[in-house]
Amino acid sequence: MIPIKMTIADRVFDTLCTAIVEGEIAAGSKISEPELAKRLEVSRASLREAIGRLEACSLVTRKANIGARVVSLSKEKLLEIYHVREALEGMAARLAAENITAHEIIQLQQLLKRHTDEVNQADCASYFQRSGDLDFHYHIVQSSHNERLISLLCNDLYHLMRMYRYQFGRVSQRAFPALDEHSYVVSAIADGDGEMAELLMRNHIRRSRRNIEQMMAA
Amino acid sequence: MIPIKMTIADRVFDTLCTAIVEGEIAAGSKISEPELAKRLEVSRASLREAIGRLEACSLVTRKANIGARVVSLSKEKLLEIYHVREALEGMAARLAAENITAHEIIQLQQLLKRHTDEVNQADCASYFQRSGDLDFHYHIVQSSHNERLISLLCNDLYHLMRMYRYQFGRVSQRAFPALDEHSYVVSAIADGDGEMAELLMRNHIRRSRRNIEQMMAA
DNA sequence: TCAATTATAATTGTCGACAATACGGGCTTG
DNA sequence: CAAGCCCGTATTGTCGACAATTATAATTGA
Repeated sequence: MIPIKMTIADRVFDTLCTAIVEGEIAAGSKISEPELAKRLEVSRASLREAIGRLEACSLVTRKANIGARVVSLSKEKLLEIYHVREALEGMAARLAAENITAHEIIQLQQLLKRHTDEVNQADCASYFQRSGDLDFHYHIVQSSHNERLISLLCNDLYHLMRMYRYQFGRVSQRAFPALDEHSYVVSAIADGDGEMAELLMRNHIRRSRRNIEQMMAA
Repeated sequence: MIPIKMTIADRVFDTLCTAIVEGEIAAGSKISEPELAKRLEVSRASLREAIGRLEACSLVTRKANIGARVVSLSKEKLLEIYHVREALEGMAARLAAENITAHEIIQLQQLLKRHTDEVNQADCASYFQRSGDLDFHYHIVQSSHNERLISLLCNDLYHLMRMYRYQFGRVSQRAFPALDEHSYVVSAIADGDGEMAELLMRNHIRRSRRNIEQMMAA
């Protein structure tokens, strides 16, 4: 693999993306272009380019002549995302069942096994913390072979989901049942049963959402 | 309503957006920044800002150090979009059934009646041509009251769908059945039956997709 | 003649400066 | 004292120019 040529704006985007996801730049805080440009030692043009892309993946919001703010997190917005995920990833599972390649099935099963081992020997909590869960969903979405679906979930929503997971830092008690649900989805996909795969994936995500609703009701 | 303050980049975006949607700037063609900037009489900075937003709604694709191209249309990509729409608008219909307001129901029913009248007295073809169909879907999505869903469908995918409808210019023979399907969806939403609303909306969109698959198989 | 290479031209990425707009404090006025 | 206006300051939007990269044309050598 040839080292890809990266532009300055690319690097700035990556830097700010992780900084925002990990909360180093606080959610809801205003972004000062002059200050950030000075701190990162880049021109405002490059910084603005990067901010534009952050806006595209919903990590910041901009208003004309006012500026950019890091997106603020809320229970309501998180639940909205879960509704969207239920719809999109359900469809992704259906399409994956129809279009997945033999090689991808093997990779998916290996990923599932690796996750199972991790959860069994380590404590369950660290699984979700280290976004092993996202890896699984990511892989299925890729296997749908629907470029637009992949773009929506893996480019637009991916960072935002990571941000919630990172900052809300829930230690889900659902590690074991979630893994079971994962394995059912994989089975349906391996069987080429799109209808069933979609149903199982939607149920899985809906349970996650309900779990969050409960935990945040407190 | 107060006249909104628009920035130059906003106007350029609107101009280019309609130009691309309507094919005035050919699909697949390269965008020359110096030339366009001169023709629109704006600086390259404003133009690049606009191009960035065009990229965000998938009307152009950019590669580093190479430039931006207007997205190229294809049957495959269109079908991909229909899969995404089936998932997202299905969920939108479900949520609309749960969250729609009484006023929105009335508006929706009036819209449906207006469309029915148009189709009955004018010839059917013009209905879809003038994107009355998109209006209907747009309204339902709004009634879901899920901001992210609304953003995805009405900001990100909306222009692209208009572009396909405009440039592929199919004269659908499905005006009458489509209107029936619309009315069923409205009924389910008015009844507050989310499960049924989603099912009907998904079937509606799936039939549209299959119709396209047939017509483009030629 | 064709392939490879170099040189030239054009395009994109980046920068610093200027113009337009929004923010904050003090003042005026009721 | 509160509300509204005015003005200085800071921030964002816009511009033209330069640097880095890519595309194109010319040249050379086999």
